[in-house]
Amino acid sequence: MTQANNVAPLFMDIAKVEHEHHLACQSCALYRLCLPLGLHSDDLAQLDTIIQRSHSLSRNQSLFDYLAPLKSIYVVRSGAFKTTVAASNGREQVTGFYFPGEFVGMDAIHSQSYQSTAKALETSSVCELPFERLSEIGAAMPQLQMQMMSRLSKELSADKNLMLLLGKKTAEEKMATFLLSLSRRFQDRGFSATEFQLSMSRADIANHLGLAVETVSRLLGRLQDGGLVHFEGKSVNIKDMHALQSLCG
Amino acid sequence: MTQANNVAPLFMDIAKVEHEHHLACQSCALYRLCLPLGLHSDDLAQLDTIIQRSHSLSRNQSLFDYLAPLKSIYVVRSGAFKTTVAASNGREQVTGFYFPGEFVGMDAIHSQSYQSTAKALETSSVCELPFERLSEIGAAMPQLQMQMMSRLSKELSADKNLMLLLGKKTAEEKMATFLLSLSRRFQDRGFSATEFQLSMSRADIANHLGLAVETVSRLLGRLQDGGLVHFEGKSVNIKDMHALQSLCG
DNA sequence: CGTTGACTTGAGCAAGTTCAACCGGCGTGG
DNA sequence: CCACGCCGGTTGAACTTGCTCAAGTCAACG
Repeated sequence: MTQANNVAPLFMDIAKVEHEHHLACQSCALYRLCLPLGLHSDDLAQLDTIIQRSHSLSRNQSLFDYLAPLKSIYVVRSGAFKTTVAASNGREQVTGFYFPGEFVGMDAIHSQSYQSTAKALETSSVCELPFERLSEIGAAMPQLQMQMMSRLSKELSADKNLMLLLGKKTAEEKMATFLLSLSRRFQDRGFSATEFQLSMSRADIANHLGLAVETVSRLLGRLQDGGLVHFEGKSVNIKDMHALQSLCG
Repeated sequence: MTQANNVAPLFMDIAKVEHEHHLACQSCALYRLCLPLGLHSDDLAQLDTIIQRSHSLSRNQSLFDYLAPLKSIYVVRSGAFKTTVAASNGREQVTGFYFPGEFVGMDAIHSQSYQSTAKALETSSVCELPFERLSEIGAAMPQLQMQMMSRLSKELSADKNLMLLLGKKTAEEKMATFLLSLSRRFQDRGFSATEFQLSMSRADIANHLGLAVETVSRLLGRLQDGGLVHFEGKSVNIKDMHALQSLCG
């Protein structure tokens, strides 16, 4: 919690510089993936005025907590997040992982309070979109509203597929599907589709896929023995993408 | 498929009458639950002009199919629907059930094609909102856009809870949670929270909850033996709501 | 009255969990 | 500097939940 201080300053400075120099969405590396896509430059300028870029978090710090009143929608800027929902008895489900350019907190719009908890998996930063102000300027920017809806819709589709995974797939199919999903998302972000880091713990993966940690461990071992992938701690190297696809069920 | 004809005419007539008489959203029994809530009367009038109310389906008829291009968003008017997503090997997951006043097809917005298949569980009708026109008039109606987002957000939250159910709950907890979820939704619609019909088959319930049909059957039997609920074919009577809640996990 | 489809019931089985031990890296404090 | 405890991960063996398969009931229907 309080150890955030040893990493925060660096990020704070970057954010500050960007803000002072009006380094805005247009100059952001994530521009093509992000919200402003398709906006006219004057609309974009207006959007820029309400975006707060100063928000940085350290590992395990929460971006928002379950039932906290909706303040902002967030876009991951760097790092990674997980969201969880908890059952009354304390068990909890990791409902999603979020990478740069992805939106977090959209499930709060309806009830005006976050319906999940979001935690940083590593040192991470976000762009903060104050919802109140977003609504205000959105009223005059149908493309912006449409972008938001499109994002919501995209997450909805992803969730349906996750339901398919959780309800109908075997442990091995789950694991293969998960790895490929990560691969695709990294590729979309301009990174390698075959080599990347698993920023989340085995426990988080297991929880997310509805498995036990031990099962994940064994499965990863088995995939590695089969020569499909190579693991080295948190880094993954996919050796046989095609074989992996055929395991997805 | 073709047997739709023996029930369709009745509904067609009703729809026609309503359209001719300009019986619009305001006079709809679902008004308080539905999209137009919070719109000004002139906006509502405009919305009314694009809504098509003539769409009626018989049992098992599909409202839209996986990967069909997005044409419209639908609001259930009467009856009930299920949506499914299929894995490449043919297995499929029932991702949701939809009752009057609920939206179907919103997962198509992002990709502009439906990402699931929607089928009527019984003779049903929908209000059809042509998406193109909805976008057009929505551009000038921020409240309408916000309503849509709110709906998307609500479904998102529901899906996260379903992920919790699928990933972390025992068979009994799943069943109890499911029954209570139905109960609440019927109550919201002004029906009894304790007595209602299960419009879906045991197979659909089982699939939706990630269980085998047999397990559902046993579970329902067990709940009935315990005096928590009473079943008579498709109708349910919840005897001990509180006990059921305590089983939800 | 035989057929069909939806549901129930019983018995054995398997996938994945649980429990327990173990390993290695890392930060802390003696 | 090393011992210690802790955390994340891996491995092995026993166990349990819910599945599979098979048979049987029941109601609707031609």
